[in-house]
Amino acid sequence: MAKQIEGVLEEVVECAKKEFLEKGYTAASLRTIAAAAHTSTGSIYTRFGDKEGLFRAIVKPVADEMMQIFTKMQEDFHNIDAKDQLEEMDSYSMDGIMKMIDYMYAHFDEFKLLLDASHGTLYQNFVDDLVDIEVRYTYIYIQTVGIRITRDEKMTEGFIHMVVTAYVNGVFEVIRHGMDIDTAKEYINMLFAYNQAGFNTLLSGGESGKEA
Amino acid sequence: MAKQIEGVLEEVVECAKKEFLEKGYTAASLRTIAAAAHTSTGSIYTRFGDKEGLFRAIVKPVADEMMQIFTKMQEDFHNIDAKDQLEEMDSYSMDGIMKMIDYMYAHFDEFKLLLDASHGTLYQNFVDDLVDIEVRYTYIYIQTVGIRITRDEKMTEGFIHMVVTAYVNGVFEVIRHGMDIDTAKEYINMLFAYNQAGFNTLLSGGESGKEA
Amino acid sequence: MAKQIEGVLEEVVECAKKEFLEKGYTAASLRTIAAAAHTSTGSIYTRFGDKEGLFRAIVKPVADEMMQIFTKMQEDFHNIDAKDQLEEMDSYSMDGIMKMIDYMYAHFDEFKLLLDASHGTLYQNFVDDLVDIEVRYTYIYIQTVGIRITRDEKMTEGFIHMVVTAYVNGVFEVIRHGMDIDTAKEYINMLFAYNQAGFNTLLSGGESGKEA
Amino acid sequence: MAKQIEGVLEEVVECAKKEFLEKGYTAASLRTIAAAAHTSTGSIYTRFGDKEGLFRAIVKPVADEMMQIFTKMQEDFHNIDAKDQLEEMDSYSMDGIMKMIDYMYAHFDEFKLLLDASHGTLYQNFVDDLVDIEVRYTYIYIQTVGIRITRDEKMTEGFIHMVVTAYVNGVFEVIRHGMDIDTAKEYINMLFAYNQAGFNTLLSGGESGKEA
DNA sequence: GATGAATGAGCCTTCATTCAT
DNA sequence: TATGAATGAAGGCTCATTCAT
Repeated sequence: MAKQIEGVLEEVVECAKKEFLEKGYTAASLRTIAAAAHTSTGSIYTRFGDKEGLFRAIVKPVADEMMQIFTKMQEDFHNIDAKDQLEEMDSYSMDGIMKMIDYMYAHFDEFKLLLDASHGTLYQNFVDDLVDIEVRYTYIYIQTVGIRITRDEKMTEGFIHMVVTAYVNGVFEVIRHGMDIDTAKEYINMLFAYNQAGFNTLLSGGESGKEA
Repeated sequence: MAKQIEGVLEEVVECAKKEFLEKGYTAASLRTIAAAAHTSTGSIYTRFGDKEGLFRAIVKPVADEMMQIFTKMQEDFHNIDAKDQLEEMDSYSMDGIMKMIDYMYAHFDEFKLLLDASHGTLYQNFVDDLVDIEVRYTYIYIQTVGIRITRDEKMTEGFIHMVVTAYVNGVFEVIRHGMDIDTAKEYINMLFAYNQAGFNTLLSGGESGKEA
Repeated sequence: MAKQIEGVLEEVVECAKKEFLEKGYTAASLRTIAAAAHTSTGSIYTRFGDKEGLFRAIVKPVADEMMQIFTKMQEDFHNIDAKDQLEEMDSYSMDGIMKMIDYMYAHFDEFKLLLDASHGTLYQNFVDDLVDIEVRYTYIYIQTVGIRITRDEKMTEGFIHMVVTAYVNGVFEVIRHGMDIDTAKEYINMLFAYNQAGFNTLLSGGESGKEA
Repeated sequence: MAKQIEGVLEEVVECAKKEFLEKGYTAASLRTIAAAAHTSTGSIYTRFGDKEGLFRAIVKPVADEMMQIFTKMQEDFHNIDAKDQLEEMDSYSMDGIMKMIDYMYAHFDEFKLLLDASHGTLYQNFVDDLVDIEVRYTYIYIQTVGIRITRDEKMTEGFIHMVVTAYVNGVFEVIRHGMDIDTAKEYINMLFAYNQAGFNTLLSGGESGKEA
C-alpha cells in the first residue's frame, strides 16, 4: 500500500488524544494508540517520527497559534498610546481574552493536553511560557504607565509573576474543570474585574477594596 | 538484632527526592535511586514496601500535616463570630497563612514533590484537595457574611472555585519558583490584599478599583 | 509486511518444551527459553502473549483434541444399546483406547507436559478432568447395565473414582515412563483385561479371580 | 535470646506445611512462612539450613518410616514359604496395607506434601520409589510362584510397573481426595480384590472376568 | 508508505540466602 | 541463637523504536 490511507491519520490523532489524556504523555503507549486506531506502530513512526512527534503534531498548531494570539494581544495593547492604556484596558483586554477563550474552546482537547498531559514533552512549560510573556508585558506596562501612580516599589517582577501565574491558572481552570464556554466567559470576565481591582489596590496603596 | 545501616535511609530518601523531582513519579526509576544511594533495590523494598511506598514515606507526613494545619485554619476562622469575621479576616487569616508558609519552607522538597512530581500517586490531587477545602469554607463564609453585601448572585461555587484555584496556585508558585521565604511572605501578603480587593469588588458591585 | 522469522517459532516451542519439562511450568524461565531459541523475550511476548500463553500454545490443541476424542469415545459407547454394552465392551472400548494411544504418541511431548509440567497453569487438572469424565460415564454405565449383576452397593462413586484414577494413571504411565508405542499398546491391552476382571469381580461378588 | 523458643519450631513447621501445600515447594516463600510463624527467616536458616532443609524436616521422618514399613512388609511376605504365598496373600497383604493406611492417615499432611507438593525437592520421586520397590518384589514373587501358573510371558517388568503405578496411585488417591479413613480402608480393600482379580486373570490366561 | 515482529533495555518486584548485631 | 535488613540475581513483562518485507 503506497498511499496514506484516508482518515487513518485523523483516527490516530483522535486515539492519541484519548490515550495521552487518560495516562499522560509518559505513561501513554504507542502500541495502544496504534491498535485503537487500527494502524501499526510503524505507521505512526513514518507519519510522526516518534512518540514526541505524535504529541507535537497534535498540540503544536494550537500551542503556536495560542502563543501568537497571545503575543499579538499583548503587543497591540502595548502599542496604544501610553495615556490611553489605562482607559482602554478594560474593554480592549477583555476583547482579546474573549477571543482567546473562543480559541481555547475550539481546541478544547489540545488545551487539556497542554495543561495536564504534557509532562515529559517540549510543552511541559507551556503555561509557564505564557505566564512569562504576560509578565514581561505587564512589567513594561507598569514601567510605562505605572510610574505616575506607583507610590512604592511593590510591583517587582517576582510579584507580578506570582499574580500572573494565579490569574492564568484561574483562566485555564475553566478548561481543566470542563466548564461550558458561556459560564467560562462569565467567570473570566469576573476574574478580570477581580484582578483589576487587586492590581489597582496595590498600585494605589492597597485600600481601595475596603471603602467601596 | 539486624539493624538498618545508618544513614542509608536518609540517603535513599534524598536520592529519591532528587529522582522524583527530576523525572516525576512515573518516570523515576527505583534502580537509579538505589544506585545513587549505594543500596540495592531489595533494600528499598524492605524499607518502603514498593515504589509508591517510598514516595509516600517522603511526602505523607508533610501532606497530612499540611491538610490538618489548613483545615484547622479554616475552622478556626469559621468559628469566629460572623460579625467579627469581616474585621478579623485580614490579621487572622494572614497569621494562619504565614504559619503555613513557614511550614512549607520547612518542608520545601516535599512540597515541590506534592506540587510537581506526584502524578500517578495517591497525592496527585493534593492541590485540588486543598482548593476544595478552601472553596467549601469560602462558600460558608459568603453565606454567613455575604448576604448583607452581595448585590447579585455572582458568587457561584464555580466562580469561587476558579478564584481559589488561582489564589492557591499563586501561593504555591513561591515554592515552584524557588523564591526565598522572606520574599515569599512579602508577596503572599500582597497577594492576599490583592485578592481581598478583588473579592470585595465583586461582592460590592465591582467599581472599587477604578476610583482609587 | 513484517514476517515472523522462519523457524524461530518452532525453535521457541522446542526450547520451551525442553525447559518446561526440565523445570516445570513455574520454575521455567522465559529468558532461558528465549536465549536457547536465539530470540528475545520480547519476541515471545509478541508471539504468545505471556508465559502461560506460550505453554498453552504448545499444549492446548492437544489437550482440546484429547478431551474431544475421549468424550466422543465415552458417548459412542454409552449410545450402544444397553444389552449390547457388555458384549461390545471389549472390542469397542479397546478400539477407542488404541486410537487414543496413537494420538498420545503422536503428541508425546505435549502429553508429558500435560502430565508432569502443568502445575501452575490452566491445565494442572488435566488428568483429573479426564478422570471425572470417565467416572461420570462409568457411573451411568453401571446404572444402565449394573443393576442386573450387582449384588450389593459396593460401586459408589467414590470407589469408581479411585479405580478410574488408578486406571488412567496406569495408562498415562506409558508416556511418563517413555515406553515405545508397541509395548504401550500391548500393556494397555493387558491393563484393560486386568481392569475388566477386577471390575467384574466386584460386580459379581468378588470371587471370580480365584477359581479361574 | 539464646535458646530456641518453645513451640516456635512447631509453629514454623505448621505454617510451612500450609504454605507448601497451598503453593507447592517451588512457589512457596520462606518469608511468608516466617511471618506466619512469627519468626524470622534467619531463624529458619539456623534451624533448618535452607528451604529444602525445612521441607525435608517435615517430610523425611514420615517418608523414611513409610519406606521402611513398606519394605519390611514386602520382605516379610517374601520370606514366607513360596508354597504358602498364594494362600497367605490376601490376609497377609491386607494386614500390611491397613497398617500402612493407618500410618498415612496419622501423617496426613506429610503425605499430601509428598504426593502433591514435593516437585523440586529430593522427594519428588517418592511415589515412584515406592512403586519401584513394589515392582521389584512383585517380580520376585512372580518368579518364585508364577512359573507354575504363567502360560506365557505377559508379566514383564514393564507391565508390572504400569499396574503397580496404577494401584499405588489408586491407594494414594484416598489421601489426595481427602476421604475419611474408614471409607479409605473399605475402598482400598475393594481395590485390593480388584487388583487381585486382574492379576490372576493375567497369570491364568485372562478369562476369569467374563464367566463370573 | 504500511506493516508488525523483533529487539533489548528497562521496569517493578520477589526471592533464598547471608551476616552484623 | 534469633533477628531482619541487605543483597543481588532473577523473574515476568512492557516499551519505544527499528527494519525487512
